[in-house]
Amino acid sequence: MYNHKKVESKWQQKWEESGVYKNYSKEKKFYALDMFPYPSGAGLHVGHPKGYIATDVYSRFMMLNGYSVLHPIGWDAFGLPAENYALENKVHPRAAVEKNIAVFKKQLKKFGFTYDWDREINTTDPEYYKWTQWIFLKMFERGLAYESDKPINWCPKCKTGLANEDLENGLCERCGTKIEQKKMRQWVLKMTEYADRLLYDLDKEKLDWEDSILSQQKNWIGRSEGVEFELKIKNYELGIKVYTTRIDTVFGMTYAVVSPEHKLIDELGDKIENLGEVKKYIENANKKTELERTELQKEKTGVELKGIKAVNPFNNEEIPLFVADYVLGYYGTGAVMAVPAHDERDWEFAKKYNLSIKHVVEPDYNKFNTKDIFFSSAIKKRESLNFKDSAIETLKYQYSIVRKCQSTNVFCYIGKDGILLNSGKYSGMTSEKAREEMAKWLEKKGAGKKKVNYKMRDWVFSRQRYWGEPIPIIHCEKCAEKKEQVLILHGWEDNSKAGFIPELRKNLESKGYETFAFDAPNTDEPDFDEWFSFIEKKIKTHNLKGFHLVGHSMGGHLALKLAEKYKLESLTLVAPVGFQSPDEYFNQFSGEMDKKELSIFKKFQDRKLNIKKVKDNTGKMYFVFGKKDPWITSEIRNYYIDNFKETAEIAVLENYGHMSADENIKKVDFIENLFKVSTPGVIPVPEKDLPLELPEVEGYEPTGTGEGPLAKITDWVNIKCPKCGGPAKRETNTMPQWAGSSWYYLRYIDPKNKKELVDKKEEKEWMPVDLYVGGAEHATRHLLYARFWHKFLYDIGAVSTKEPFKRLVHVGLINAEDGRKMSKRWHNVINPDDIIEAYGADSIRLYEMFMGPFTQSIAWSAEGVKGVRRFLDKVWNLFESKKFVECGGSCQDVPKEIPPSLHKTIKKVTEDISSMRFNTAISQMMIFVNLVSAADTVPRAAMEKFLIILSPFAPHIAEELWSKLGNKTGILKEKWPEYNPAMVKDEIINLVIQVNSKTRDTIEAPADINEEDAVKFARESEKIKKWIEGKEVVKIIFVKGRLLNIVAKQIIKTTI
RNA sequence: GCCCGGGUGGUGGAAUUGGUAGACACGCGGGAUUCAAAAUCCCGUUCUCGCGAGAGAGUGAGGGUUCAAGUCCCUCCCCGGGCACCA
Repeated sequence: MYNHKKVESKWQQKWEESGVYKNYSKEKKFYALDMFPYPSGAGLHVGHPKGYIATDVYSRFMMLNGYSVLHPIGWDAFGLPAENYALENKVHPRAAVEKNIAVFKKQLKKFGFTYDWDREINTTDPEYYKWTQWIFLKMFERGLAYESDKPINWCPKCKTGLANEDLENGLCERCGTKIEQKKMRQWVLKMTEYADRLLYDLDKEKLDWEDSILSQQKNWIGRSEGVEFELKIKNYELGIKVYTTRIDTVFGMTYAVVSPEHKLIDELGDKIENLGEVKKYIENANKKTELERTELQKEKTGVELKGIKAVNPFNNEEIPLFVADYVLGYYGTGAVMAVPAHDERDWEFAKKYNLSIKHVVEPDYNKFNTKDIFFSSAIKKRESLNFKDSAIETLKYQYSIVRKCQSTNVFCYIGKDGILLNSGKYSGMTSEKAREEMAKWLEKKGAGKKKVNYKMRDWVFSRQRYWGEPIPIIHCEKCAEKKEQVLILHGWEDNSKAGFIPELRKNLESKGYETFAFDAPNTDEPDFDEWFSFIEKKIKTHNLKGFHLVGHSMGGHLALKLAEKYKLESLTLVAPVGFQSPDEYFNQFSGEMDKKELSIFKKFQDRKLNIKKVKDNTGKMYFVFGKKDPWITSEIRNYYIDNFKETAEIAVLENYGHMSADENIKKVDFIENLFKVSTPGVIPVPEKDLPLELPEVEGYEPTGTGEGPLAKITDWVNIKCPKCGGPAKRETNTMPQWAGSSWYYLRYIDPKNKKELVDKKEEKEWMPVDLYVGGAEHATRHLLYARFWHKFLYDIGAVSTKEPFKRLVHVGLINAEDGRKMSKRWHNVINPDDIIEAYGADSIRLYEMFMGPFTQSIAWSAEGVKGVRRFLDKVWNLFESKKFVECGGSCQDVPKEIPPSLHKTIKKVTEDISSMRFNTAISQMMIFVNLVSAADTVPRAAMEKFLIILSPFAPHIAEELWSKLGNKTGILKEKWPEYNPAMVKDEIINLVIQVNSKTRDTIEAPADINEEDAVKFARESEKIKKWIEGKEVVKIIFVKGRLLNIVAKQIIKTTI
């Protein structure tokens, strides 16, 4: 009898002692990753480990195939669930988390997984979240983390703001409470800046992800291509921008709508005749929760702005303007053109308020094979719109449906492609063409342009809760009041009034900056030392301290040298010249410069730069280059990119040159943009002070005030400003649960590194993750967030790949036997501990892989577990009872079917593990074992190979039998067996004989039988004779190695 | 409404490029073993008709392409998941 308890604990102990999994010295690598668990209070149920089993099978498979396998595990333990659990059970979240982790760990260890526990990580460990905070600071530096006070989703029960990704049908994903829109200060990550790249890299060519998850993410990002254009307001110098994807229907616009949040209402003020009514409507709309706005979507409401008309730029028609809450403030421009004939929502609204409907696109009938196909769907659509004013039954028979309905103004054709009518010069064009042409026309006129929009919004990143990473930010009032100083340095033969400098100063001063720009001496023959001491004097006389520095060209060089000496708030370099560039670099300008000029140019740059000092002294860094710059060639550019890519934001602009006086002043935009991100008074915690530890606190109940519970700890909150030394306050919001999990896979690679988030060399060695397994519920949250962070880390040079997860497979759920979800509430939870106790870890491993296709949700079956245990017993008994023989080429006593079956099994198991079809791999092993069980004598070598391919699924029993065979080294040290292709092919096959495509007989035949012989055999068969007798054979189809199909027809006897 | 999956015995599910539908397992029926039960082993198990050989039907429904369709095409129904007033 197989004693699983004894065998499993014995080997688990031995494996752990020998560290057999931690073999990282092989040439090829494989990184297998599980979505790390959230250690909840309930412990594991049998559904949780399914994915872990799969990665473990895969990891062992890869180890046996000679790979170094990284297979780590850790804990994702910050966030609301742990905190809510702690609140309910009146314990500290840390204590709860620690206790839960201990339980989870004990449970997981019983499975015999190949985890390297030395790499265990925990997101709540300060040594870990130090780097979560570090990433946040880097984002803040680059303007990707910003404060906003726009309305956000607020959960009144959890008392915290939430990201869009945290909602389910307008309810809080955690507690099911209705979400409110609340205006409050919050931290937001600019995820939309990455929308394009997040979408573009979601490509089957680049990522081996399942279609369902790819499409879910694509939908979430929600890219749409359209046109943004302006509708002028009649009699006023005002306009509203609208966004549409259907500009081809613009001649059908009969009114326009702005959202309740739209600024136009305030701009027009009492020019709106019914302002009171309008304001009342807006007030009511704002009171609605997100849910109410969706629940009430059937009834559209709105109010006309009386006395106000908008003008359609295409035909100068004047149209009424409405405010209505079916238009969303946060998408597009917050205003739309309404075309009731071709948009269902506008159609509903127009019907209700009796607005005119103008039909401008009809279907392209040539595209439909039959009119019936088109009209059946058209009629369906009409039915769904409660179309009652005409008899559908009669319409079904009338192909003149379109014209008829046109005259009654009710037909809607909603298709994206059609032919335009009633559209001026665009009439007769296809929709597609018209969209192109109309966009061109608008662009030419300067009234609009093509625009891409995304549904995805920026990530609301702050939580007004306790149990999360503190956001490492300090608010300083004194710094907020202080004027920021900006010093701008010009270049060779330039001055402070030329180029982009005056425009930049104007822009910055209007934003409250104090700017300085001076004319350097001898700009014809600049001498570095002269310029340097000149500027130092100016810094002293104007008392510049902690200022921003901008330098262009040679001024950029100067700026860098100043940065070695002075503490800078920020450093912006526009096309800076280089440092000690090689002679070849200067020689290439000998055509443009004479000897004297060349020597001035060279001498100015003839010094070294202390890069470390610059980095230490400088806050944010922005480098801007033009790709068409004749002076700053790619070699100079690369010098800066190589040395500063981790600390500086570097932009290389396609169509720009040296960006000096001769270039368009507009180019100042990009420099000015760089200053937008610095909000005065918002001070990052200095990197050296990380981790900013979460302080202990008496009560961590949420306050509901918009401040986190941390606000109550005054001696933590009140702090000296690291910038000015004055009194300042810490940020009291914490990060959301999804922060720590957005980069954890990197930390496993180098979990104890104190200097870096991950060692560069190690990162390059292990990334990307080769196989990532986890639940599909993370498709639009964790996986999106992690990809976003990863791309950011790529941009700052912290990681070497653009995408983190090469192959992603989602694990199907395990439901309870009653078909419901496993839940405490239903009392149907199955604890893996009990299954392991009764049947062993190998049984649960094998069962969960055998129960069905891996990605599919399937109900648990107690009987099923018994079944696979029966299989394991059979394997065990095989090794107890059979006679094992050594045989080289052939053995007489061994049934001849065994070797081919073994090779088929090796082939199938190899292929099926690779494609994650574990269920069929196991069934093939069962077939093999059934065959072997029937024999008395078995070849030892075959059984050894079988144990190796069984071992990824059932490692304990395989290892035990392996050692019982007398092997001294562990089974994981073995090589995965290869199959012999010749053995896999059957020599004798059952050739199927069909008559008129119905199988009537099968004959045993050599696999390579040709058509002629097959027909001969077939004709000899009594069964076949019976079916073709008296018939004429009209055709013979022969599929080699498979079947023969005789097509025979009844002979029709004709009598004359 | 839109976007992804999926629909095969009593159950979980197999089925290469279209080529014997139901592998493997569970359950069930029968038998062996046992004082008996559990466990184990053997046989059977898509449905209908038939003692049987065998015949017919059959992969959600209907239609089509083909010598041949679970597989490809069209229309529709149902189930699961995601999104949802995104202009």
